[in-house]
Parts: sequence; structure tokens; C-alpha cells
Amino acid sequence: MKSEHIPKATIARLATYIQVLSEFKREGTDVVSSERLAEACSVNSSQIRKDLAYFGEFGVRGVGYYVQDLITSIKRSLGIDRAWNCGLVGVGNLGRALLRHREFSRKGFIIRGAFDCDPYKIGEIVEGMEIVCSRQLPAKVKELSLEIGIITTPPERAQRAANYLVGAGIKGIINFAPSRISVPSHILLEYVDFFHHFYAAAFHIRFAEHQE
Amino acid sequence: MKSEHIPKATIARLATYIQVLSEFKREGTDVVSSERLAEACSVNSSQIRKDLAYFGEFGVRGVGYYVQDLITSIKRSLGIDRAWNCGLVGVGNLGRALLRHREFSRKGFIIRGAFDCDPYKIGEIVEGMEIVCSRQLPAKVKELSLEIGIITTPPERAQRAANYLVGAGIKGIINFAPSRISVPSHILLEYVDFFHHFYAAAFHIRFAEHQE
DNA sequence: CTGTGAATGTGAATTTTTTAACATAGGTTC
DNA sequence: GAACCTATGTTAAAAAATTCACATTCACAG
Ligand SMILES: NC(=O)c1ccc[n+]([C@@H]2O[C@H](COP(=O)([O-])OP(=O)(O)OC[C@H]3O[C@@H](n4cnc5c(N)ncnc54)[C@H](O)[C@@H]3O)[C@@H](O)[C@H]2O)c1
Ligand SMILES: NC(=O)c1ccc[n+]([C@@H]2O[C@H](COP(=O)([O-])OP(=O)(O)OC[C@H]3O[C@@H](n4cnc5c(N)ncnc54)[C@H](O)[C@@H]3O)[C@@H](O)[C@H]2O)c1
Repeated sequence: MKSEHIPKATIARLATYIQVLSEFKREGTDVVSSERLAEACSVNSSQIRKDLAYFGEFGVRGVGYYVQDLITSIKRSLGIDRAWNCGLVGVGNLGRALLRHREFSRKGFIIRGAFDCDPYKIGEIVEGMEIVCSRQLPAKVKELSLEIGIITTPPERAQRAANYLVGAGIKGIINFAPSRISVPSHILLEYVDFFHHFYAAAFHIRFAEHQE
Repeated sequence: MKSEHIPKATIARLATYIQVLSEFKREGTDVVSSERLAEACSVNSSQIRKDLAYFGEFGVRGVGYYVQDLITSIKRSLGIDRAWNCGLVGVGNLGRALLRHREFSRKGFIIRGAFDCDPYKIGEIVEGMEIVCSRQLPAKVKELSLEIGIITTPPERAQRAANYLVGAGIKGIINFAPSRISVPSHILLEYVDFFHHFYAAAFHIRFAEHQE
């Protein structure tokens, strides 16, 4: 089928599919049907087939999907069949947790630069990486071919960090700080805010109680 | 209007509205129109009015919304006008970052218990909280009236952590580990996985390049 | 106290997303 | 190598979410 516009929800589900498929692979399962994958992901099976159809035909009729092949195909479809160089701005509690998180490089997002403006932090080594002054961002973005910027500064500093990154020629920004920022329209911008999961929890738990 | 089923996307947007409204409040803005709020949140203005209509009528026709009142109303609607006691299982890199994150208590999610199974960690004090052995979970859940469990263990331990939490009588679980888990249907379960934001970034950046 | 302007709340229209249904293709068996 | 079986890919239907459009309501001015 191959299509141009991909729903955001599809991308999120593809992430889940990769996760579950990897688990199947570890268990030694070679082939899986959309039905079985759907159950493990708690979605509808035609949802899975539809999601995959956006990118191509990856299954074998009458058989199902070869687990390893499907993982490879999804990764290629998403553009994570290669490494992405990332720069992290703001090495505080969260920034450190992310730097120490092995999953980033395992998934192909390599954090190659860590920046902070605090003179006490500059020069410190975290997880084998030297913390560099934010002023050097433009130079480093070029030197290290950074494409994605990760913002983990306090919220009131997020816009400034974004400005530096944009000025330095970054292509996309993932903002972990709880503040809206503005960037030119050609820059990809994603907000990470897990509090809405907590809000959803609070809402649904209270709603369930209210039902009794 | 007041309705029963609330879309997940609405909850996520309400979180954004609170964030932006708080900023307006800090700037000294008392009244805001759905149009202006919409612009700041990058959504359609009737989207905002629709989202709010699920819960009631909070505005004044011809005027707009009183910022402080609206914040209060949204918080009450979501059930975050009171404190929620949380327990965190797995005090590693991420667990520590969360324990040190002030925003949790500021938003009403109070982490009252921190659990780990590593004997070297048990007894350690993090952010004024003693790390307790996971075996004590059932006793502590009751003692501290914990309602929400936060899982930050390695993925292969998430199911076990969930089992402990469910057995102890928790009401909801937020799973930060990248693995699907199963819990009884009356337990609320939310997965936090910010990698899909990175996937979306990779996908869109590469797509944009491909367009040129 | 009435008229005016402005922005809400909502029903209707549109768009998007999800689910169902099934014809089709590929593997397997005899 | 034909017939059968199974699960895909796709088209059509249903459901859900978003946007439009405007009648309604409130504040305020004259
Ligand atoms: N800690 C968490 O678990 C957590 C969770 C979710 C979101 N967040 C958000 O992530 C952000 C960081 O949180 P944190 O707990 O790590 O805070 P933190 O105060 O520990 O770290 C912030 C870091 O940013 C640096 N910084 C400030 N301005 C900067 C600038 N202009 N350029 C470069 N560096 C700059 C500071 O020196 C500091 O090292 C906050 O916006 C927070 O709301 C944190
Ligand atoms: N570090 C990050 O930035 C980050 C980001 C996103 C998701 N995650 C996920 O969060 C989880 C934790 O990551 P981390 O980097 O903190 O790992 P970590 O290894 O530093 O911490 C895991 C902790 O869990 C404890 N633990 C293991 N089994 C347990 C059990 N049964 N009961 C209680 N405690 C137990 C361990 O002793 C350890 O302290 C992982 O699943 C990871 O994939 C981490």
C-alpha cells in the first residue's frame, strides 16, 4: 500500500511491536501471526496489518510474519536501521539517568555530546563522556554531526537551549522539560511528558471508585 | 455536557492546558480565551472547548476563562485536586531521578515508599527516603495507603514487581520498564515509553530529507 | 434597562482511525 | 501438480475524534 501520512498512534504502536517481537525472538519463536502479536500487544489484529501496510508487505500469506525479518522491516521503515547522533543539553538528575541508560545506544540513538552551563559541571566525566559548555554547541554539533537534540534543562531554560540547538543546525528536538517552546517549522519537535500517564491513572482510579 | 468515556488524547491535552495556564498565571494573565490558549498549545480552539465540555462548563460567554479557576476546575476534573500516595519499585538510575524530581509532589503524586531487592541498596537513604526491601511491599502498601505503583526495575523483573504490587492491593501501576505485563482487569495500567518520540523524530527527519 | 459585542458551549459536518469482512496468495499435503 | 488450508493485504463499514459554524449567554456601555 505505502502511504505518505502516518498517524502518530501508528508510530507508537510500531514501537510496541518491536518490543514484543524482540521478546518473541528471545524466546525462540521464528514465525508469528498478526493474531498472536495482536494479543501480546493488546490491540486488534487488523490494526497491526493496517499499520504495517503503510510501509509495505512484510508477511507471507497463510504463514504469518518471520519475527526477525519483521523487526528488520519495521526498523527500516521507521528509519532506525542506522545510528542517530544525539546531543543532550542539561546534565542534571534526568540528564544523567539518560546518559547512563544503555538502551539509547542499543536502539541506535547515540548520545555523543553532553552540554551544561554550570561551571561546576563542565569538565566532569559522566558515563565516559565529558560535559561540555553549552557555548560550544555550534562547534560540537558540526564536529560530531549531531542531528537530534535532547533538552533536559529546567523548563525556563528550555527555549534558550532550543535556540542554541536550532542555531547550531540540529534537525530535531526532544524536549523533556515541561514547557512549550517554539522552533522553526522545519525543525521536528517532540514533547516528552509522562505526567499525563499519572493524570490518567488518577482519573481512572477515582472514576472506578465513583462507580461502586 | 458531562460524559462518561474520555479519550486518552483529551487527558494528555488537559495536562498541556494546565502547563500553559500555569505559565499564563505566572505572567499575571487573569483571563484567557480558548483561541489564545489554543494557540499557545498548538491545537484547535474548539478542541479545547470540546475537551472541557466533557467535564462541565468552566467559562464565561463573551469573556473567556478565568485562568486560576480553570486550572482548579481541570485539576478537580482529573482527580488531582488531592494527593496520591505512590510507591516506587526499583531504585536504579531512573528510579533515583524520579525520587529526586520535585515535580511529583508539586503535582500531588507523593512518593512515600521506595523498594528494591538489592541488599546493597536496602537501607540507603535517597532524597530523605529509606530504601526498603521489596518483601515488605504488602505491609508498606497498607501502612502508607499506597495507591499507585511505579515500576522502574529492569524489564525482566517488571512482571514480578507488578505481581507484588497487585498482591499488596495497589490500585494502579505505571510501568517505565520496556516490557508488557499482565495484571487483573480492575488494576489500571499505564506504560511509559518515550522511545516512540525518538522513533517519530527519526522517521520524520528522514522523511523530510527524502522529500528534498 | 435595552442594545451591542464577544466568546462560550454544542449540534452537525468532516476527517481520521479503527474494526470487520473477505478475496487472494503462498505453502503444504497427498 | 492439483486441492486444500491458513493468514495476509485490502476494501468496505463502523466508530471515534476533530473541526466547523452558529445560536446562546453573559458583561458592559450608553
Ligand atoms: N528528574 C526527573 O525525573 C524528571 C522527570 C521528568 C521531567 N523532568 C524535567 O527535566 C528537566 C531536568 O530535570 P532535572 O531533575 O534533571 O533538573 P536538574 O536541575 O537536576 O538539572 C538541570 C540541569 O540543566 C542545566 N542547565 C540549566 N540551564 C541550562 C542551559 N541554558 N544550558 C545548558 N544546561 C543548562 C543545569 O546546570 C542542570 O545541570 C526539568 O525540566 C524537569 O522538569 C525531570
Ligand atoms: N535510565 C533511564 O534513563 C531509563 C529511561 C527509560 C526507561 N528506563 C527503564 O527503567 C528501568 C530501570 O532503568 P535503570 O536505568 O534505572 O536500571 P537500573 O539497573 O539502574 O535499576 C534497576 C533497579 O531495579 C532493582 N530491581 C531489580 N529487580 C527488582 C525487583 N524484583 N524488585 C525491586 N527492585 C528490583 C535493581 O536492584 C536496580 O536497583 C529499566 O527497565 C529501563 O529500561 C530507564
